[in-house]
Amino acid sequence: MASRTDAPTRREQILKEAARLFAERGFHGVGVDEIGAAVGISGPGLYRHFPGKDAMLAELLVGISGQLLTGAKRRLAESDGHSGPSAVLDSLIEGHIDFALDDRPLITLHDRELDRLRDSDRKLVRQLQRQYVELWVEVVREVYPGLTEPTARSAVHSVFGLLNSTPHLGRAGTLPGRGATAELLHRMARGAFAAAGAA
Amino acid sequence: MASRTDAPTRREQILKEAARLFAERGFHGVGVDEIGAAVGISGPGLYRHFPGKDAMLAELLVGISGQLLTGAKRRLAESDGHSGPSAVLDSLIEGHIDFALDDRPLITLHDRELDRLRDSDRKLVRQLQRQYVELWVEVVREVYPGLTEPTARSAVHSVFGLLNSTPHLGRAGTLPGRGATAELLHRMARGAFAAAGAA
DNA sequence: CAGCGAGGTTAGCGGTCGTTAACCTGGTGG
DNA sequence: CCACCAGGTTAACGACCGCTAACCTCGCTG
Repeated sequence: MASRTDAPTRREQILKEAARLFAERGFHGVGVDEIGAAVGISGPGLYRHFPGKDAMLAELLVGISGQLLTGAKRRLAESDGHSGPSAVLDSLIEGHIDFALDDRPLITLHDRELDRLRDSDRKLVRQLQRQYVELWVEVVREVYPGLTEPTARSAVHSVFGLLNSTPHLGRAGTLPGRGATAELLHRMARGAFAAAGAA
Repeated sequence: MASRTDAPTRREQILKEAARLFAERGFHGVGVDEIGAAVGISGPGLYRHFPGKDAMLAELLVGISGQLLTGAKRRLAESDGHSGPSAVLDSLIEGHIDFALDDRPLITLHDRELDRLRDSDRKLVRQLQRQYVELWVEVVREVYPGLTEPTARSAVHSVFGLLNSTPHLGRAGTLPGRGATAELLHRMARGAFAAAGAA
């Protein structure tokens, strides 16, 4: 695996540009020639790196779901015992916000193009997503024991909707800076959970 | 205009099915033959009702934006003077939730396929959306005067993300019933705004 | 009752798109 | 030094898709 300081491989370039284009115009709305052009090669040259257009989307979506889940598990393990469930929830929220702010195109794809996948890939992505959600649900129910499980799950999905709204927050620099935005989203997420928990 | 008790016209059938299909598989992922088949006619028969596939999407998106804005203006006018800004905000939230719960496919399309429109249509939809947002921003700032305008706008977009998460809340009947879901979303939206306003 | 328009049908055209085939080239290891 | 492979190229095929053309058939209406 390439470390963060390595120059991006051609393969990584392709994935990054494909993610941006898919997010902008939809999977079916982007041609392979455009993806190729975005990385300086043309059309069929992509097939030296991927077996097909579908495979790029699959790798992107599996990668997103896996990254989110892995990060959440790590945060859960790191603070286990050392801190209360409320701090763990804060950590989960922080991780999700980092992802939503740093990889907006991926966040967009994540809940938009899932149905374009082959059955096996879609099942894998769904499974990873479900694990991620269940992890949140458990933590949320520890913080707010009054919540039933279905209600907690609905609340978690809704907060994901809130956090994933970043692509709609002024693409350009009119928004109040990354730090302030992250803090605002964090407060709102906690406020939403608190209101859900006050049943 | 057809009253609610009239049988739906062929045109309305087409729009409804097109919205569902566009939401499920994306604008480019649906063929005109499928839309036709969904209403019992086949492919090119649609062109007796619409000049093209683009026109269906345009009418859907303009309709959504217009409906949301009109409803919000009506609610604002109805309770003007009779109630405080907090009650007006509740009314706006209630209206948005009704829409998100009753017309899930349209909510999905609303922030997903905007870029597929012709320039003029896209500008119109964007203008309607912007008016809708500004209307919310004004009300939110009345309820929470500490909020700056950019922060209030970000908060509004984020709450839209929260409310528009309905398509992710278990398509089938596993969710706790429409009324309970609406109430949960309402509480969470208020909680999110309150947390944003406690700067 | 003639005729006409609303609302269908099927056949097919033209363009686009994903993919494959065939070929080229520069660097690298034996 | 030569063979080879990674990573490109262009040409072209086949499928699909939006849309048009041409035609049909009812139900009204003058």
